[in-house]
Amino acid sequence: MAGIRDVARLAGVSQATASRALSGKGSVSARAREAVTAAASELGFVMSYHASSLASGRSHNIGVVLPFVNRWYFATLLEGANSALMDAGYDLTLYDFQGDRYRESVLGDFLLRKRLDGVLAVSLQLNAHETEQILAAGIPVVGVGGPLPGIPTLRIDDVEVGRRATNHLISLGHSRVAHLGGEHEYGRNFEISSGRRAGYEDAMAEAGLPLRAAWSLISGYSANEAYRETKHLLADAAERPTAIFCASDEMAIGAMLAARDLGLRIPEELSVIGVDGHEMGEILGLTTIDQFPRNQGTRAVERLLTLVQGDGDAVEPADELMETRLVVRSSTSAPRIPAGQPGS
Amino acid sequence: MAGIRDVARLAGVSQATASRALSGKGSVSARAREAVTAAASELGFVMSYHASSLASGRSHNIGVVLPFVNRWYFATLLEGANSALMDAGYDLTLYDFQGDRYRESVLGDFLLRKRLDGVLAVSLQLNAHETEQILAAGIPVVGVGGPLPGIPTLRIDDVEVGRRATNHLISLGHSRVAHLGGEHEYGRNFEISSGRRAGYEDAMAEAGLPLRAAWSLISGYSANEAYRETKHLLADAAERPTAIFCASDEMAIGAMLAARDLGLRIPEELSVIGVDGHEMGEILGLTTIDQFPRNQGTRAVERLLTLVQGDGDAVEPADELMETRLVVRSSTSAPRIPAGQPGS
DNA sequence: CCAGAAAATGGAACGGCTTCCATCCAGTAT
DNA sequence: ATACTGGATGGAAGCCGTTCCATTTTCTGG
Repeated sequence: MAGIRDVARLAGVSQATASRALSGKGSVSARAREAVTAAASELGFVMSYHASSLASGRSHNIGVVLPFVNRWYFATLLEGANSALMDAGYDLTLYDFQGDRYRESVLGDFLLRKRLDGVLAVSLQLNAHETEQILAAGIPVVGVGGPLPGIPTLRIDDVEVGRRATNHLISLGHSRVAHLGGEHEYGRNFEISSGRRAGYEDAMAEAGLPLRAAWSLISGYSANEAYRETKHLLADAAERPTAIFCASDEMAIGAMLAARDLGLRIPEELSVIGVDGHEMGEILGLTTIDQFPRNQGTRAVERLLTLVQGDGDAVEPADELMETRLVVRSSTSAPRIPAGQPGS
Repeated sequence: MAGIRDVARLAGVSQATASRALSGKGSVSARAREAVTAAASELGFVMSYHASSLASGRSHNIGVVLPFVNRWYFATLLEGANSALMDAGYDLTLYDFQGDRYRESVLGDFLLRKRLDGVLAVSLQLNAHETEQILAAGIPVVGVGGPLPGIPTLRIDDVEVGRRATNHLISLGHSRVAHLGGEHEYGRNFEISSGRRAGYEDAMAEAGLPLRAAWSLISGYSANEAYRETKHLLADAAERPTAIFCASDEMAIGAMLAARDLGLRIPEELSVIGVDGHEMGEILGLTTIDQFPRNQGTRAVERLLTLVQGDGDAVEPADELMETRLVVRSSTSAPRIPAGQPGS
């Protein structure tokens, strides 16, 4: 296996010049550069990643930490991040907490091995100790979703999202509006779930509408869990809401299926709105607040890379608010409760 | 930042002994080991990943190559692989082709940087040149899905899967059975799609049933694409099949939604069966051939790690057939075509 | 044509750990 | 007690680029 030494020898230059020519840093004459390039390709030279990293301290490797690869939002954000990283020539090391199963080992061991140039932390909330630990490693970190104190973050205004979704329903004429929120475990998703819930409650209060405890549910973010909760919610016809705001599209999908299985027509008997912009929303006719997760992934990487490559004196705004968009489809409409059903 | 030198000095042993004590390789007395461990934790020593890799040639890092992170099957397989790798103390570097967008750069650049101990190639078909290239890098590779010549592979019997799914429908009394197959692009998924299609055709032929060109469709693996194809397929009532075998659960979901949107009841007017074991199948009542993708991921990692860690003389069987299971739910039943519809 | 600045280049010192090899020592068999 | 064996240990040579620094070459302007 040819090393840079061999390349230098064949090109008739020093190892130092060969290194400069190949990395593009430092000044090298055109003639030398060509000689080196030619020698390298002739020998089929591939630079040793480890040697290069050891010597330069840079690994061209970004860690992405997220709670689930298996949820659409995260997978899509990951895809965006992956794109941006590939384009920049970086590798992506994936750390999937799988709930909280690997939280400790990731935070405690993996992230500290000094093998990453930067970390993207998605929907992750750190306690003081963890924040300190990760910052002590001296690695640039960018967060997505939920403020991480001391760390630049990309997020959407979850309160506003909740308010907007709820207001959409209210403006259609609904007064019996339920909310199916995501569970907010300590250290994960907390701000997101509670923000959207707060938006819901705000909007209801502003419209002078009652908040019923029975209409305020919590479930996991998956369609299956939401399905179960929704079936429960809709079981009692007398207490049935006419609209439901779900904290994610996957939950909304579960809710729609539950409603259909109970024989309720959407949107006539139940309006459903979600959040995310799930690709299946299109064929389901799901009204949603799109948050463009793919775009969040690429944007987060952009910011992270400026930190990684930056001179350190680039003063970035600590927080960046990402765009969302209400996409109205056929899962929401004015309430049209069939005869025989109780009115509001 | 403390180095192993400092640890050794504090523990009163040589650097060599400290290294052995920390890595567990070579023989070290209990006393020395304890001294080193204590010194290490006192200094908050974290080993330099790059230095270690450079010296040992081992990176404790596995690359996972797949065509989409964003499809349920792949995300779930990835989750399984991630689990197994975390448990073994390995990092996971993700290479998402995103269709074919990054195929070349992954295969040409990223994989060759000698920074991986092994590669897991999922649903990937390599041409001779690519195979040669990747094997020349001297990295152990394990494939999942579709045979890769010269590379140990994990797969399911796709022909058998197609046959079993189709026979399930036939045994329920269907004779008008359509197949919605995945697109098989060169280099990706080829064997999978064509295997399942072959199984379908076999089963139909064995049962003496006609194969109509109009009932043999191709679509992308996503629900959205399948939705469109299925709507097309079902548009003409006279030519309508009574059952449809979809090459993936996501496609089956699209098909179910298309049928519902056309006012067709499932399973009365259309039976649907998929492949994968998608978690949403439960709430959709989707009959499927479960292939336990999470398990495939962990098993693939197991095999890969034995190759990576192995003495090289472990003769593994080149191919391993993974288990599948028919899960019957409510999306399939005997055909019960309502009055007014044309019979078979 | 020359001083001075900028560009190009080579030597060599790292970066931080692993591992080969030689040495030493305690335990065991004779 | 002696020879032998295998465990424990330290010295030092890598692993393979990057980059600092000093030196040489080339270019610019006066």
